[in-house]
Amino acid sequence: MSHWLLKSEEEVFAFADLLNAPKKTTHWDGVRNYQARNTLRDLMKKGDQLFFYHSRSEAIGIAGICEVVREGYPDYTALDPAHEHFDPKSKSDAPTWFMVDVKAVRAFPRVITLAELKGVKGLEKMVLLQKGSRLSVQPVSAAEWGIVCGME
DNA sequence: GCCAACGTTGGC
DNA sequence: GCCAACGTTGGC
Repeated sequence: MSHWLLKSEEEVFAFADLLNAPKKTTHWDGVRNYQARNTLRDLMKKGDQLFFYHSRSEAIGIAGICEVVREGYPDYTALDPAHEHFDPKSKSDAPTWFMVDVKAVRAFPRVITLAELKGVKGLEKMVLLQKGSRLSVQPVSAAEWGIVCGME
């Protein structure tokens, strides 16, 4: 099983919104970055677990854990001209953008903040903590996963 | 194919 | 709200 981290602006879609969604599940649509796309399309497998990270929020950090319940399939919001995430270069017979479905597993009792994560031994190479890292869908190693879960 | 200009991300 | 870092676009 692989581990990942998803970023979401808390004001746009928070972990609480996922917990409140039907079946605690949502389509992870709107990713428009090729590296992140490749992860969604090719690498994420059913049952993989993900950290849910709040960016641009009052409490920046990891709010909870979710899991992949449906593997990569075309992001229909890119194919819909009426949708704000519409992308004319994506075609239904050759989609550019992909998404997965994720389901909330549990919230951490408190957000594990970015500030706390910085400087923790063993997390030096975590993609999230690299300078200038903006990837919204990124890998987390098994060791990093264990360390972060141990911080709750 | 280069690279300047532009739009976006995200911590502060 | 600011702005540095990044990815993408498009003229040449």
